[in-house]
Formats: sequence, C-alpha cells, structure tokens
Amino acid sequence: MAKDKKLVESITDMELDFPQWYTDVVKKADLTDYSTLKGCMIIRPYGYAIWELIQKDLDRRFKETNHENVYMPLFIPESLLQKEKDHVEGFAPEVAWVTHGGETKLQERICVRPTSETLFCEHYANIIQSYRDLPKLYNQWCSVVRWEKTTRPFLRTTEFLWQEGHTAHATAKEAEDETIRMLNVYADFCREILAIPVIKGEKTAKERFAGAKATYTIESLMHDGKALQSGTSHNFGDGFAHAFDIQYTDKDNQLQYVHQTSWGMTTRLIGAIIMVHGDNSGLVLPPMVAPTQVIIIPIAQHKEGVLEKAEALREKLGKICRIKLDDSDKSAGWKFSEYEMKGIPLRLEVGPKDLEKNQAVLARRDTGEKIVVSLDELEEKIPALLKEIQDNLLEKATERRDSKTYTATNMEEFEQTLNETPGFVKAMWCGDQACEDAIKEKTAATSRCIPFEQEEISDTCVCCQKKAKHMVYWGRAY
RNA sequence: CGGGGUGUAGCGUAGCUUGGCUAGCGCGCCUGAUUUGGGAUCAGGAGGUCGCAGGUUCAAAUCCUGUCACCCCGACCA
Repeated sequence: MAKDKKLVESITDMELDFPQWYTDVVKKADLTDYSTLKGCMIIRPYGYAIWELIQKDLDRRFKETNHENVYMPLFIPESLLQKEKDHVEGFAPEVAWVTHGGETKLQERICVRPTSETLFCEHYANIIQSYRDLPKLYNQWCSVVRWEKTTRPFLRTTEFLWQEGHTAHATAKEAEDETIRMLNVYADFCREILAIPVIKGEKTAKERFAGAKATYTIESLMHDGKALQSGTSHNFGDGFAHAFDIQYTDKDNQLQYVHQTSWGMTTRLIGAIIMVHGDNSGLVLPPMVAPTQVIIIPIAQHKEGVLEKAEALREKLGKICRIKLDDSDKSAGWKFSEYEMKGIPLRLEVGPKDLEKNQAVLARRDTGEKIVVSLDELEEKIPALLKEIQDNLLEKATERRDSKTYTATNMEEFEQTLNETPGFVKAMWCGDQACEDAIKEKTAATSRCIPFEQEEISDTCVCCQKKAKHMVYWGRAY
C-alpha cells in the first residue's frame, strides 16, 4: 500500500484545510469534547492518558534534577498580583476575577491564577531566611485560567493543565544555570519522548515573559509551517525578589536578594504531537506517549480458537508493552480505521489463516507497512518495532522541519518565502524592536527565538540593513 | 475586541427565499439473522421544547425584534 494513501475517510485532508484537519483529528481520535462554556475543553480518557504519560516522564525528570512538588492556591488576591508591575500588566488583560463569595461582594477582587509567580514569591519570602534555605526547587502540577479571546482544543483554551517550576537561588549564576538546565530538560523530553525536534534559544525583549529578565524557549514547527512555542524557561534575576522582599542572610551575615526562575509546559504539547506527527488518516502517536502501543484485532473472531489465541497474546505481550484487544463485534475494517485515527503505533492482526501457520500480521501506523511475524518472535519483534517507529517519527519530523527552514537577507525575500513556503525563516536582526515590529506588520511573522546555535546569514539586519547583532528564527506562530 | 458563519434527535444535515398535511434524510443507537484479512448486509425498532424569549398571524422551524451559545479568520497569548 502506498505510504501516503488515505486510510480513513471523514478526516479532512490537511492540504485542503489544515485547521479543519486538526479539529477532525482531535474529534475522531476521541481526545476532547467541548463543554458548554467557551474555551473550556473536556479532556476525554484517551487524551488524558496521553497527558498522564507526558506528566509521568516529565515528573521523573524534575525529580532527577532535585525538584519537589508542591500545591499552591487557585486564588490570588488582587493586591498580591499587583506587586510586580510588569507582571500584572502582562497578565491583567486575561485574568478571570472572582468578585463575590456567595451573595456577598468581596472587599477585594480575587483572581483565578493565570500563573503562580506571585504565590510562590509570597511563600518564599516567608520561608527563606538563610543561605542554608537555598536553593528552593519547587514545581507544581495544576491548571491555570487565561481569558483568551479565541480558543482551540489543546492549543489555546481558557483553562489548561500544565506544570510550573519555580525556584529560588542564592546567586545570579545559579539562577541562570537552572533556567538553562530546565530548558534542556524540556528539549530532551520533546526529542526523546515526543519525537519532536526543537530549536532552543532566547526570546527577544518584546516576546519576553512579563517580569522576566530573560526568557528561553523551545520552538517546534508544525506540518503547516507554523511555529509552536512548546515550552519556556524564565530567569527573573532578582526583580521579583525586590518586589516581594525575598531576602536571605549570606555567610558573611549580609542581607541578599534571591534570584529566581520559572518554567512551564502545558497540554499544548498534545497539540504539538498532533500537528507534528499526524497525517490524513488521523493521529500518529510516538510509542513513548501512546496509551496503547499495540492493538490486537482478531479476524473472524467467531471462528474456533481465534479469540482465545488473541486473549492469550494480550496476556503474554502485556508484560512488554501497553497492549489492548478489541473483541467487540464491530467489523475488522471498522477497527482498523478506528485505531488508525487514534494513532496507535502497531496493529496486531490474528486470524484463522494465521493460526494455521503459527503467525500474526503486524501493521505499522507510521509507514502502513505490514509484516508477517511468527507468534514465537513477537516478544522480540514488538519492542524493536516500537523503537523503530519512535526513531522514524523523530527523523521524519526533523527532515520536515529542516526542509521548511529558509533564510532571507532582505524583506522581499522574507515575505515571499513566508507566503509561498510557510516555515521558519532564519534572518539577521539588528536588535532594534522597531524592526521586529515592522516585520510583524509586514509579514505577520514574529521572532520565535535567538537560537543558541548562531549562524552568519549576512552582515546586515534583514529589515533596516544596519549592522546585524543576531541571527533570529522568525515564523508565523500558533 | 474586530470580521465571517452556524444553532432542527447523540452527530451531520434537508426544509427557511415564497408561513400551511404527521418536520424529511444519512450516520450512530437498540433487537434479530447472516457476516468478519480495510469503516458489512438485511429486517424491525426507539429517539424532536426546530438554541432561548418576545412579537406578527387563523396558522411560525420558516417572517420580525431581542438574546444566548458555539465554530472559523484576524489582533492578544502557553
């Protein structure tokens, strides 16, 4: 079968209408449902299982780097939110306010957390006195609320699930090291678990987090050539510490301000998985985050011995992978389509003809390839194939990303490239926000990041042609 | 917040322009039989405050007014 052949009708081709394709996949793969309130999505069991796998691996990485989980309140009094000026200005337009408790109007408005810097800061001010109390390496898993104007499942929702790390350190260097360390944790996670290659770099001042001294980001590229900010890590310096008066006594009995960081990743990652690996037949899940890695489809299951064998295989193979058996009375063809839409990496077909020959058929979701395997070799073959699929997805995503990455040395080239071949554009920049604004005005592209790995595309700024300071990744973003 | 669109059974829709018989169809769902290697077939069955509130009319899914919600595209943001 041709690799690109569409296996399932009822999912719009991504080439025809990418947003519709995305919505179709989310819906047909049973990831979410809409609730009655705009922007508030219901994450269904299959979607939530993916999130749980993401959480589990990330949480392990956080703990390996000595972080502890905590839980902060959902509510923040307005006065607390306002302590850091840039921060409140950045978030005020999109916070949800609680004005009443029961029927009683509150003296002070309370906001539903859009992020928890202020809460962590207040707490840190209380618990940090000595250099012996540092560093504080905290993380919390929770949801936050941002009153977004337009919403889309996973990519932008009013409430979303995430983790937010918040740390406090004795020195500026320690804080900077932590910021970069966690960015690397994110990048490694994306590559190893989600099979998504990312560009690591620093955000420009314009794109920086409200209240941060420096914001670092990992940027990934979707099938349609649009960029997705997939995780951020911020160095706050001692700005919040001054606003919240977080001081400690150092070894020399001198009062010092702490240096802080925060970093976060969200359920948006599921949107990234969909848009990086998905195809016209639906979702394609990297085995590492597939709630079900192998689906067993019995063929002619009413026939003698088929179901028994399928069940025995499920039992045996359940020890080496996440496996399910669909013994419902739907037709085999229906099941094929169903699990392709759901992106399950491997399908194991077992029918009467196979049983006669002591074999089964394995079908790969990523390539469509069907492989006949002896029943005795499944325990070796399945893990090997899952690994191969995981590697292949990363390789394909990397190739696609690279083939959609262009360079430009002047605005005509820049604009033409983005219009004709959407993707990342690498171009030099003078460092002046006026040029950044002009580029956005003209091309709808924003600076994605100043990558750590710099290249010398040309000497002059793509926009004003003055002397260039940085090579920047630009793109239209979600 | 601007522009566009849509609300009729669980989902997708026809009907609306030009008001009129029991609101039609497909998918899904339930029962039974035959099926099962790429979304099976046949037979029977259940399921509707036509988003909501007013108004016009002998008569409203259809016309008018208001309202609510959702979707898409922008601007803002993870």
